[in-house]
Amino acid sequence: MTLNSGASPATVDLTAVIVAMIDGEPCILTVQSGANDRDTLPCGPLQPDHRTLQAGLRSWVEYQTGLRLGYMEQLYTFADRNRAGGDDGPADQDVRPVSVAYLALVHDANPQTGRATAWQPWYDYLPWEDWRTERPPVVDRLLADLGDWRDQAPSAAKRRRRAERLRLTFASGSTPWDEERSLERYELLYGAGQVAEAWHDQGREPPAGILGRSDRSMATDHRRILATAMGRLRGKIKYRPLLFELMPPTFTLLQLQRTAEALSGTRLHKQNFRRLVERQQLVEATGQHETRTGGRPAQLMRFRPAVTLERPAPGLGIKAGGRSTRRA
Amino acid sequence: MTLNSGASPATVDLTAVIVAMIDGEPCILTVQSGANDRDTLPCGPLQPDHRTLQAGLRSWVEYQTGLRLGYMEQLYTFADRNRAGGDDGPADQDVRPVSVAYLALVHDANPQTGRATAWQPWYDYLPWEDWRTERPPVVDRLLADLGDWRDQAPSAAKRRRRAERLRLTFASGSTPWDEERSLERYELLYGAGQVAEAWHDQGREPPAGILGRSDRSMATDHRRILATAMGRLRGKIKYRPLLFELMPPTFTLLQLQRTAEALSGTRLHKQNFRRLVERQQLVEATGQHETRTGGRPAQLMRFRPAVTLERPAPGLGIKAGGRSTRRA
DNA sequence: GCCATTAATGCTCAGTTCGAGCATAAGGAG
DNA sequence: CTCCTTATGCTCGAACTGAGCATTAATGGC
Repeated sequence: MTLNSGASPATVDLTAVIVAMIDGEPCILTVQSGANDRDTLPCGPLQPDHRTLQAGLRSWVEYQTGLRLGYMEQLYTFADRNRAGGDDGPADQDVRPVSVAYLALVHDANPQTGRATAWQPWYDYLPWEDWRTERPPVVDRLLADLGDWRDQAPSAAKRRRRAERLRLTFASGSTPWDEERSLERYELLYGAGQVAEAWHDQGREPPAGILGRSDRSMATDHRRILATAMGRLRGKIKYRPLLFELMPPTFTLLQLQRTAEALSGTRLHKQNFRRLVERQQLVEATGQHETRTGGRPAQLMRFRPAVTLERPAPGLGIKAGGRSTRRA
Repeated sequence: MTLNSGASPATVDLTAVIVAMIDGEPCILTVQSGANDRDTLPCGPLQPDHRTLQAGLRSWVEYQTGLRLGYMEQLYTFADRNRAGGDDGPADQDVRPVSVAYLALVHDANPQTGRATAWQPWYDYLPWEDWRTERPPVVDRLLADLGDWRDQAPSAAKRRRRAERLRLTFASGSTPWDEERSLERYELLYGAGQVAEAWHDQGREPPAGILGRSDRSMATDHRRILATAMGRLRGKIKYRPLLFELMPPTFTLLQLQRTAEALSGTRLHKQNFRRLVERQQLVEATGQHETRTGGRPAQLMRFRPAVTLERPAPGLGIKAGGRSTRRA
């Protein structure tokens, strides 16, 4: 049983979801694609001179956008055959597109980028994910359409299954909103034909009112990759000090909280957030104060890098959402 | 900026870490490789007729071992160029080996498998990971050698960094053992030349006493993949009901606990474990009893599949290890 | 049948964490 | 000076955790 025998050729694309905070909003770096008006994530093929996947991605991003990436982690590898379908032209049947997606975080947030790149708020692409101020209006419309989709299930069993998935991902009934399930939500929407990509992938034109038809859409499966990144990041800030990869060198605790909220798409209790951060000793005071807070000046804090090495799992054990999940 | 332009060809290997409990031990399915005596994980190239990566892996495993896989999740994608190096013969410089690793769990645990496959206890490959009964003896030897490695660092800064990594991964000093860091431990050992693969990858013969030299070793980077799988599984059973993918249809709470312990490589408090499982309502009594317990008969339980759909994040919130992690 | 052994199962208790909110401090705008 | 805004300190009850004691119900010897 040898390895690599009879393998079909494949090309490996590296794709990056690069996140930065700009004016308090989580933004991703996008590249305007030429053909249609849909944005793409920075990406490029793995090349022979790339020592590792990470190195390859770094060099592509630096080449395409001039950006030096900081924190980086692998997200997922996609290789579904239908990826290449859709209206981007006929796919090469012999070469399967394999794409390895990475999540990267940068502090810089220099809004003006070179070439055809731009920072876009990530909620432009996944508007149902932002619950910071209110239940997003689009959710109401979606829930109505998804209700129809559920009722049109071909069998009673499937109807039940759809109902469960709906309840779990979209917080209907007493189930609380779980901000980490962004990928599940996207995939449910895809399966229900509620995002434009679901139609494009079948070579059809999405009907009016479908998400990403007229408003922000993305090429191929890039919005799915974004949803993956969002879920991963939302989960990971709870147990690793990733937030600080997005913060400037010094910041106030409220800025830190706003960043956590912006990423999670939820609201947090201010005093408890401070308690958490302080207990974990993730930050230390610089001695300076920020006076332009609109109220009492706030201490400027800095990340205490030692924690990375000190404790097993540093991070703010945020428990966003999660009303009563107890037994009846 | 087009995708897939100028890509170098790559072959995509699918590799599976297939875990089953056999006689209370976590075992992985291995394939005896022909050339040298090192075991490999079941794997095979992605082929054009595979619709998805998962489907491809399923079909490879079924073909190689006759096993139908149940639960499955993607682990990581490896593509380091040095992968193909070592004493397996010269690597094809033009084709980069990309391997997508999956974790799969099976209930069956039918010890006799077909062909050249065998179930091997996973601690045979990573013996320093089993802390169920005691601090594994091999850890003492490793700590000594790793101490030398630390002291031989080329600079003071690197020495400090090595010391921190050591403390964090190998629980020296007051830092508690963190069973989830299996991959970090493997990589530290690799970097310190304490596993045979580190030497093989440079085309050198490992000196005596190196882990995996005479005892269990694995082909190419399969042991690294195993370490990845172990860490993932150890982490995930804490918040997802994965344990049940490894259990028979009915089981006692102690059996469930032993499985959790076997995977984590740690011990758990019995009464608290029961409390946890019951509070989460993960299982329900079948009404039957297991009498061959050696003591008072135990209720036979079954998994309550409804939970998968009921709550956001079911799973036993196990807190293994973790003595005092508090502030000084 | 009696006893030691082994597990299963029930229960307690103190320390910690969590969610929520009250109260006070310290700036700026008018 | 007063109001508004944010920072920061503190409290309280509910829930959760870690650790251990106590009781129950089998088994194997005798």
